[in-house]
This record gives sequence, structure tokens and C-alpha cells, in this order.
Amino acid sequence: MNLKELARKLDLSPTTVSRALNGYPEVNEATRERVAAAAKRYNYKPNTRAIRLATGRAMAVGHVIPVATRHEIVNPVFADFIAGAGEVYSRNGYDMLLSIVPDDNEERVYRELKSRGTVDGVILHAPNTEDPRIPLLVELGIPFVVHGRATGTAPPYSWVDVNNRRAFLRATEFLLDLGHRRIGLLNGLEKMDFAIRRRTGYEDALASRGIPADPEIMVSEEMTEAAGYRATRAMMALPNPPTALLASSIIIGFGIRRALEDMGLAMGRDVSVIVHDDDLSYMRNGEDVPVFTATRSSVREAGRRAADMLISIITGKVLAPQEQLLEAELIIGQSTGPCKG
Amino acid sequence: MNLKELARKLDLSPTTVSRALNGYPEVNEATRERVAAAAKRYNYKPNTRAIRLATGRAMAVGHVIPVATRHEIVNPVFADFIAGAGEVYSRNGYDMLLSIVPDDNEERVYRELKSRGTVDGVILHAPNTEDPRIPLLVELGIPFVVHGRATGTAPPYSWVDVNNRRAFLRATEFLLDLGHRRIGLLNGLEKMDFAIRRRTGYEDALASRGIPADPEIMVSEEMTEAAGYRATRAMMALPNPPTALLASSIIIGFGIRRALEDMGLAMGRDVSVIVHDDDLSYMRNGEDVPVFTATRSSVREAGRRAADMLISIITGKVLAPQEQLLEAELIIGQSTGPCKG
DNA sequence: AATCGCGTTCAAACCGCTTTGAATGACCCC
DNA sequence: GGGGTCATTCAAAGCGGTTTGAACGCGATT
Repeated sequence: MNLKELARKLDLSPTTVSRALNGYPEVNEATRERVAAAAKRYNYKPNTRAIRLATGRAMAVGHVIPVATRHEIVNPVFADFIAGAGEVYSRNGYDMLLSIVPDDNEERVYRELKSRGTVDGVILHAPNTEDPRIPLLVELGIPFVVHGRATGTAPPYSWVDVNNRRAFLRATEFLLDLGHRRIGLLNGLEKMDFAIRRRTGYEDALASRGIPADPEIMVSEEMTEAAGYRATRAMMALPNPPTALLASSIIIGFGIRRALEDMGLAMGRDVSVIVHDDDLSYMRNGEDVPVFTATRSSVREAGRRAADMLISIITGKVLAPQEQLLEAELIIGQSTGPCKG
Repeated sequence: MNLKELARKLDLSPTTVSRALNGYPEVNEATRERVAAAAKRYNYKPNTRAIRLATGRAMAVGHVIPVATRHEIVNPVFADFIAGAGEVYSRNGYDMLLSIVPDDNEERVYRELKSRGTVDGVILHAPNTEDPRIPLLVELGIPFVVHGRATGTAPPYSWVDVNNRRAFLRATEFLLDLGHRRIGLLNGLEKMDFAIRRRTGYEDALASRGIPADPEIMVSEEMTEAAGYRATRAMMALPNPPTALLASSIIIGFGIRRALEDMGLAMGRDVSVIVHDDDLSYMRNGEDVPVFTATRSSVREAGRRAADMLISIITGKVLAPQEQLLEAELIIGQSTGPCKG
């Protein structure tokens, strides 16, 4: 059943039927009801492809997921982020398009999205410092929202981010307050912007207490269980090992825990651990009492916010670049305790 | 730059230009080259929306992700699956559409995908036994491939699945060979088809050695770290605790490890553990030596296979329903050892 | 010379909607 | 009664491609 057929059944022109269904004011209320009833009865759904061509809008949002050709890492927070974003899209009648792209090919993909008109806007994931994708998107004129920020990027742009610096500042201060002086940092790769912000927060907290940051107990690696294990073993083998560890993800935390266990050390008693917890739905930090003391910020919520923001940019509801900074909570779990050094 | 403009520049009709670019045989080779050169020079990309309307094909594949309204679980294997599928789609010029849908609404979404013509086919995720979605998709005439299978579903359908029964059969036999007689099962929710197949494999292995399955050491829960912890604590507190555990996911395995540690037990020495490992890119099972002994099968590869299969169904390359059963490897790690009971 | 076939190109219809601009008729006012 | 306003409806022209059916030029066939 298409519009023309429906119109014929109703003895109306396609014009009127279309307007009736789309809520235009110039149709008689009685007519509108008749049309609505018939549409329902014949289960009429307008063809998406035709709407898109006619309106020139794609009614779709793109998420370009760069897959590192070398690292082969699919970011684990990604699933939750799009779950949040997806909720918002479907509420607003938008489709969500995913492009899995080798990361050396991203520019071409954006250019094609633009010239083929497949999407109305995109979400930019995992920004690096001075990320070249941002000026590119600005140049192409594609509406976009960044999940995260990119230090050193000139043009203004819209973003949703966690206050990573403050989160790690507070976490570090909390450990300092517990008496820890040797605090190891297990960070993500520092080409990613958030990793740099987290390190800065950590360093600032140390500096404010006059403690020099020690590169020997600061690592920047992929955020995997295995990397957490390896880094922990290495740090704990130092002549002057840390008494506390601060990690950029709960997955690293699992690796830390395994390493400590293998060395016969108890987390929370012998070594304090704080992790960043993205509140992933399939990786909850314990049930009633959190396993890890953590800086927590729901990445799913970030997905919702970013999607909302993007839609209001696409629809022209807002014009200036939007910014939204989410604060992480510091939640106390079983993995921290006073320093007994 | 659109087709008409390009045609005008070339002093050709849109018809010929279109045919030249789409490889139709009736265009003069010299003309074709002239067209190709101009298309490249003016960076002409045909508008996706127009192609879709004209051809009646969506050139897109849908993935409907049911989000359990109660459990709030986004399946962690999902990110890797679509990473694999996405590779195949982009190679073939298809878009990947994601719908995040409350699971009480799935039927409506499929009907809309059909009547609005948004996609050419779908991948069905996380099938339950006698899953009603399968007959629905057959009825609607939407091409689809199931990731997994659904026992007790009447109509034939295409699927890609791991041989879950055999994987767990072999894992159980391996533990039995090590002398274990009390083997606990930490399974996923048994409304999901794969969970039932895994239990069957486990039970069959026990039965073949004349060991009765004991419901006290068999749980079926969400596959989270916390659930793994809880179940392990409960089982180990029994008067007759298991000496080995078999778990449906590596995430459960992390919970098992934490529980054992809390009880002062060493994994691999005091209690043997085998997990199923989906070979997630962000959750590798150790680096050189696997941490967990595991039944391993790459879910990313499954994504590739499913996408390939779906595309050949959509394009009519194959007509009969296709089936593909992947075998899991049994890889030996540090979490298993002889029973010392 | 008329006919045929072949290779190549084109005009126009079509896909299913939206949207512009015009038409219709009822009602009101002077 | 003529003109103006207003509410309502419609025909037709897009949107940017694909595809059908026809046309054209030219060498080969009869």
C-alpha cells in the first residue's frame, strides 16, 4: 500500500493525504481523521526511501568506528554508548548507521557520507589530540558531535565529555588522603585525548601535595586485562613499588587484581586500587557494594546526551556549538584502604 | 554534482552516463572511459537516496538489538560481532543499520522495517528456543540470518552458530579426564538457545561416565562478573563443593577468580576452571599463555560469516537456507589441573 | 536499393513521496 | 451583485537516480 493507492481509496489527492498524515494545518479535521483511520486500517507506512529522496534528509545518523588496523581493538565502551544513543534516535525517528572502517580510511568515508547523502550527521568517537577529523567535518559541513574532546583543535565544535581531569584529580587526592604517596597510573594510550586529561588530573593532585610524578610508575597502554596484569607485575617488582594504583578502566582493574593475587597481595588491604568505571551494563562494578573504588560515569548516558545534542543541531534547533561536561562520581568500594607503608 | 550535470558536461544523456558507470555492456568503451574520467574529476558520487528509490533496494542490512527492559543488558559479544559483519558490509557496499529496541517491541520494528523498506535483510541476534521472531521474519519475507539457532523452530532458516554442545562436551570430558567428578556449571540464562545446548553437552559428557548431573552445582544466570562471583561463593559453600567449574563466558570467569581468591583458593591448583571465550578483541584471554583454559570461537569471525551469508541470500546467489556450524577450539591455559580430591 | 542487424545513444517513464502554486467554493461585506 | 477572504483541495513539478522502448547511423546481406 502506497500513498497513491491510499489516496484513491479515500477519493482524495495524494497531496491531501500526505498533508493529513504529516499534520499540516490546512486539512479539514474531519478529513484528517478519515485519512488517519484508513492509514491504520490498510496499515500504510510511507516508504522511507521515497521520503528521503523527496525531503533531501537522510533521517539517519552515522557512527564511524575506526578499527585500528594494527591493534584490532573494538572499544568496549562503544556498545553501551550506542545503546544510549540508539534510544534517542528511535524516539526521534532517526536510523543509526554504523560504519566499521580501517582507521587509515576514515577521511574517505566521511567525504562519501557527505557526497552520497547517506546521513544527516555523525558522532565522532575516540578523538585524539589535534584530531584531524574535526576540521575535516567542519569543512565538509556535516553536523557532528564529538564523544570526548580534542585538545588543540582550533575550530569550535560540539561535544559531550566526562570531566576526566577532575575525576582523576579527585581519585588521586582520595588516595593521598589515605596516606598513599606512591601511586601508580595505568592509563590508556595517550594519543587519546581523555588519557592525557586523566594523567593531568593525576599529576596536578600529586603536584599540589608536592609529590613529583614518577614515570616509572606511569604507563600508557591498551586498556586490556592482560596489559593491566603486565603493568602491575612490572610496577610491583620495582625496588620502591606503589602502594596504590589508579587505572583508566575496570578491565585493567581485573588485570591488576589477578596480578596482585598471583603475588599473594590483597587488593584494598595491601594495595589500594581505583579504576574508572564506565558503568557498562554487562560489566557492573559489583552488585550491592562496589568491588572497585571508582570514578564512575555512565557512558550510556553520554550516548543519550550526544544523540540528543546532534539531533538538535541537525534540526536547526540550536546554532552555536554545544558543550556538555559530565562529572564522574567517586564511589567507594572494597579496593581502597589506608596506606600501611 | 549530480548525474544530470555530469551528463551535460559530457554532452551525453543521463542514461548513457548511468550505464557507463554501472558497467552495462552497451556503452562504447571510449565513452565509458571518458565518463569515468569525468566522474573522477568532478568527484561525482551518485546520491544514495535516489539509487535506493529507483532500484527499490535499500542496500542496507539491519541489526535489531533487543534491550531487555528489565535486565538492561547489552550483550558484550555484540560489539565484536558487528565489527566482523561490518567489514563484510562495507566491502559489498551495504550500510549497517542498528535498531536498539525494547524487547517487547521487536515485532513492530520488524514489520516497519519491511513495510517502510529500510533494509534488505536482517541479522537476528540472541535467539531463544522456539523464537517467535523466526516464523515472523519468514512470514514477512525478509531475508535473514540467525546468529545462533532456535531449537524447536519449525520453518527452515539460515544460521551461523558455534557447536556449543560439542564445545561443552569436550570441555567437560577434559575435566573428567583430569579426575574431576564434581563439576559446577555456570551457564547463561537458559531461555537463550545456546545456553541449553551447552548444558546438554555438559550433561551428556557426565552421563557417558555415569555421573548424574547435580542441579545444586548448575546455575543459569546473567553472564556478569558479579553473577559468577555469587554463584561460585554459593557452590563452594556447599557441603560437597565442586572441584572444577565450567562457565559460559570469560566475564563469568573473572567473577569466579575473584570468589576463589576471596576464599583463599588458587585457580588451576585448588579449583579448575574452563570458560567459553568469544575471543573478544578487548578481552583477550591472556597474552602468550592463556589465563583460562577455554573453548574458544571468534565471534567476530561469526559476524563475518553471517554477513556473507546474508548478502548472498539478498542478492539471490543462493536460494535454499544456509547453515554454518563453527567448531570451538579447546585451548589449554593456566586455570586447569588434576583433581586432588 | 531495400532490408537487416548491430552497436550505441537517447527521450521519457518511473520509483513514492513532498511541496509549490493554482483552483474551488463557501461565506461575508459593502 | 461584485469583490475579497478564507478554508480546503488538487494538479503538477520536483527529488536524482534507473530502466524501458525507441531511434539513429552504418556496414553487411540479399
